[in-house]
Amino acid sequence: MARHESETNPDGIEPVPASLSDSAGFLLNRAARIIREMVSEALQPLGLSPQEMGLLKLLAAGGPSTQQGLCTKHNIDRTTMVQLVDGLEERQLVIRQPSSADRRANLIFLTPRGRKTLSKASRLAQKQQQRFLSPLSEPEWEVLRQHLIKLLEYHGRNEV
Amino acid sequence: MARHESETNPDGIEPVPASLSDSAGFLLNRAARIIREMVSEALQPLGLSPQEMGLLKLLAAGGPSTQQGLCTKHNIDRTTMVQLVDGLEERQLVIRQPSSADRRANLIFLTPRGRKTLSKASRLAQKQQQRFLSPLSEPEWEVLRQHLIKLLEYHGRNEV
DNA sequence: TATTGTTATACTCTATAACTATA
DNA sequence: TATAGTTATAGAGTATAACAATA
Repeated sequence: MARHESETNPDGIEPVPASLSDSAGFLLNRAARIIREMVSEALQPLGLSPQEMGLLKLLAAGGPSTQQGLCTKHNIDRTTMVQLVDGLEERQLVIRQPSSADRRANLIFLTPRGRKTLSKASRLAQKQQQRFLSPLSEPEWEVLRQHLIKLLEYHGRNEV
Repeated sequence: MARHESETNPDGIEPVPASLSDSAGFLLNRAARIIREMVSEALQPLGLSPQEMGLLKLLAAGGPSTQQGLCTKHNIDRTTMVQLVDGLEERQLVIRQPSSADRRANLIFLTPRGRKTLSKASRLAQKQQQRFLSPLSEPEWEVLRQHLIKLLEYHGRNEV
């Protein structure tokens, strides 16, 4: 398989250039971009971004949380969280409520509308994920999933 | 393992929230971001971005190519390619040369300096990739790699 | 008419620095 | 002094629209 990569590629299609097929960065970034765009497009009718859906999911599963708490789970910066929550609150999918325990902090609650939007979004995203994963068998996806989780857990616990 | 996700997580660490651990988008985007940032940081002394390194690799492996040809391989837009090549040409890592066969097109050549920079960059990136992949065994990475390639080939060939 | 490259512009996702109000 | 949230600003990576030169 040492075929030389040439700009005169007969079929003109070269989804994975051999010179980059060993690069974890290339493969992961390209795959991430494809699924992100597929989900993003499917969510457009709801006016929801993939990140926003993720945040709603965290709230639905974990219950109300401070912005800082959501930052830790979602692994994004405080300032990014402000913008995410701003957008969701404008559309009344979540509400901010000052915490009585710590008056610096906002507790973020999912609204009924947020819950309904999330359930629609989840179905749409699920469908896209199935399409994205369609070249893999069920066990293959499970292996991929476990390997990704292993990577994230390792790099989440250490500033390696 | 149906432990409820709570904002009062005892250890305070939650690299992969259960509510998102089934999401291909979440897992891939997070993993992609980690490796991208690791490589990006390692390449900083060379003043090279991961994308730029990728482009140099394509040129080193495939020989001179038009900008349009590089777009196809790298899977990015024409206008993005202009900016990428602009940056690399400024630092004399590549040169543009009008194609004699098609005078609309530029052939992009890797310069000797580009080749030298690429070889330094490759070593640095390789080291980071090893750190990134360290929680996986060699065969595990190979499986991950093959699954990612399968996904990219499928979605590269079809506008699914 | 279609394609290659270019420019101007803008969008998404994300962060840094400096601020306010609590703790 | 440290932390939660906020604001203004900026950066990386990428794209769309309109255009010139050439095919």
